[in-house]
Amino acid sequence: MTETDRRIAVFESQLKGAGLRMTQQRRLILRVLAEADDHPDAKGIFTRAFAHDPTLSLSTVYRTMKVLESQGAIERHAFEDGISRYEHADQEHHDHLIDVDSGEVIEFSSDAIEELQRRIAAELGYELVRHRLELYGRKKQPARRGGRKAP
Amino acid sequence: MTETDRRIAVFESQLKGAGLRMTQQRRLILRVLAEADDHPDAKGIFTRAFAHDPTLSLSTVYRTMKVLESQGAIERHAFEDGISRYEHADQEHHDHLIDVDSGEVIEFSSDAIEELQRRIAAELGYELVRHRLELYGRKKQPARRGGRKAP
DNA sequence: TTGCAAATGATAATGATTTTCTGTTAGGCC
DNA sequence: GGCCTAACAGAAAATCATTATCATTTGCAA
Repeated sequence: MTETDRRIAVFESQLKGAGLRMTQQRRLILRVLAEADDHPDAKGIFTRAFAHDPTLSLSTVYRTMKVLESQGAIERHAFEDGISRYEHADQEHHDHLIDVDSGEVIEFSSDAIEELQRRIAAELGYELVRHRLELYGRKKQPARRGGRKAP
Repeated sequence: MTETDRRIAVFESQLKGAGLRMTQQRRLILRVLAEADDHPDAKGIFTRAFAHDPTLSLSTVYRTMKVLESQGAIERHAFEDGISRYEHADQEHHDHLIDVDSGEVIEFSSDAIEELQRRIAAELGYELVRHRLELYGRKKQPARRGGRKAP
């Protein structure tokens, strides 16, 4: 049984427990997500899934994303363009660095920053519930002799 | 001359420098923003400004926000609901803590966290261009005898 | 297998934001 | 002071992601 199959099985029992059903569409979308190593948006997920089942509709993708999110199976992020992007959730917490030139999303995590955030919230009299941290950066050229970009 | 007037004057000369004009509407919107101590969205700004000039239209607010932003006079933020909120920009950089219960937005800044972010980006081979940090928290009760909320 | 709640697909609706269209105005120039 | 015209303004239509509606289909438990 592949990792993807295991995830789908786990989710199916989660659904059952919530009185919801496992359908072909949900299975397919879940598979697409489990196999994605990026952060696709609804349309991206739809496109990939549609290739396997041309009867699928975009509404179903949106609806399914909501179910998946409410079950904690996926995480939703909205970076600067405001569009929701998704990734499966059974992984360690992490934040994102977005390459401002290419749009590439890099995951990272830092205990130090987590701790610091908690402390800052505490100083303000708050208990940290969650946070959103996005770094926007530009790839550094490895240091070379002289100035920028040799032809 | 009030602080608000000073801000408006500064902005007027900025506009001039960019070949743009100072209009009644821009003056009004700028005044509303300068006097706001919260983070209103376009509709909120429109509502407040409309009270002073019922001929103002929402499109003008949106257009003006874009001009103001391009001139660096305001900053735009989009918290979890995805709606753009604005605040005037002539202040120190800061991040936001959002009270998950009340929606209240608290500003804070931390050199430590700025530095840490820069270092994390650097470790990933990136130069930090900007970042977005939002903490979502719940107000801590001052410690009392016993458990939560006494009736 | 049958019944029915839940889910789906197609499509319309929503809501924030942007663009288009067309008429108005500021402000330098004569 | 009056003209000219690019920049403006307001109204309304267009966009775009997302959500709601509704008639039809489908899991799935009895």
